[in-house]
Amino acid sequence: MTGRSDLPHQDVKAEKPSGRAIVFVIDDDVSIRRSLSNLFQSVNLDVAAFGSAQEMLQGDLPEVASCLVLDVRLPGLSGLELQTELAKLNLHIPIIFITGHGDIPMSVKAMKGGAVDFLTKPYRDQELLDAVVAATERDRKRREVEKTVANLQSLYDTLSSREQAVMKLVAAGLMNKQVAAELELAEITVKIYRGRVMKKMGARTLADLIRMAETLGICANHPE
Amino acid sequence: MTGRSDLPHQDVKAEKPSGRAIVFVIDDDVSIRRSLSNLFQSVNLDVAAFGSAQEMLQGDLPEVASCLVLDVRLPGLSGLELQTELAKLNLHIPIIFITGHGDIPMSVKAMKGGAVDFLTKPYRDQELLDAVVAATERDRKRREVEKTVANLQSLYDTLSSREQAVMKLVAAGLMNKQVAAELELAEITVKIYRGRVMKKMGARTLADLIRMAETLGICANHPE
DNA sequence: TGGAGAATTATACGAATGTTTAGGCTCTCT
DNA sequence: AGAGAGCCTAAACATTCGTATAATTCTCCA
Repeated sequence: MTGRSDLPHQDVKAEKPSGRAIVFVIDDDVSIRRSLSNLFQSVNLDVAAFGSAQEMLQGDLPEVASCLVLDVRLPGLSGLELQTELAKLNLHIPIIFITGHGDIPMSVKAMKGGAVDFLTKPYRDQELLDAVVAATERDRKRREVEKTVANLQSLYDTLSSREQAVMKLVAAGLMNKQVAAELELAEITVKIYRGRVMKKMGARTLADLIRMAETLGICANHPE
Repeated sequence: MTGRSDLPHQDVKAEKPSGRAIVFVIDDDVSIRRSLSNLFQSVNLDVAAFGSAQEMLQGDLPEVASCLVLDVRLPGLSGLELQTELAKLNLHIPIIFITGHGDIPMSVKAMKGGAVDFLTKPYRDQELLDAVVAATERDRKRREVEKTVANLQSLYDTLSSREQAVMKLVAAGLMNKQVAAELELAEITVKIYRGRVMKKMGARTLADLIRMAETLGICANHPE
């Protein structure tokens, strides 16, 4: 009964540039879950509500921008523990904490852990909504850059090991001649690989390639 | 009497790689100022103590890594107001708040504003020292990158407007021929400028130059 | 065993790049 | 007016880059 709540099938297009977003709500109190769901749905946000952190961890995160609204005090895994757990799993969903009986160290720990906000009851609905908007926006941006990097990485993965090596050295600024010496190849071979690298990576200019190497964190290790 | 406290002239070299650091302490209670100063000096940190935010704002910030330890509650400008003020002035000194009578919204606001920590009395000295170490380390890193950027910027400023234009377009990946067309120059002229740019910027390879343009945030505006 | 397909090299040529030498032009400062 | 500085171009040359064609070697697989 605490599963994913019915998503409104009205298909209302969001007026924001952020597109659709999902708000995950975790609270052990059914009535709070319901009222939060109503609040978010009233502003055209999709909602998925859970009664405990474990329930939420079993499902998988959606491909859309999302955020997490949860009470610090939860049965089983506490809110802060969930935050730690998600960080360990490398899940960077922005979190908004709500609490009735929190204290300052708790809020500081949450904020240090990257929480978007830490609201104390009673709070105004608008406060929560503002935080949710900020959180989903942050998530959207994060997903954007992550997607860009992932796309580049998948291209990079299609390169043969030789091609990757050439790309590293070229991006480091070495001339074909030097790359050839480093890899103990003929210069012409380097040229061939270099051309293939440009094509496979979709780089139209050397500047493109260098920037790609930059965002991929590729730097040539100078072993000697 | 609340001016810069005597710096210990023992000239003890810090064992950390961070080198010397200064801790600014702001508190209206003299005895607290003194005890905090003692605490920090006991671990070889330089200290400058003030009785109010205004006093501190009048002086100027040092060139070394530093951080700010202050009570939220201060005469005149409050701690949070000082944080806002410093942000407006583009002074990014890391702040550690200490409070006896704080609340959660206050701590959340402080943390949202970039504070390193928000400690409640009573706190353990070690907690505060840990926070100070983290803060100065953060400041040191920030200064490092800022210095790098400033150095690059000063080099860039020595370029003539033509040379800057050429650098932008070259960094964008255009060929000499295209740069020449864009700027309505002869290709040979672009070559000359390009060479001068490389020399003036201290770039040994095109990759270097592109990375410099990257960190300077230079991107060619395509007006047409 | 034959062949498909890589990895690698060679030759050759056209295009792009970098530097040097030499000059002309305009503006400013003295 | 003259000197200097910055801006612009030209010719010539050497170097580097990019690509096409062809050949070699090797592995893997049917």
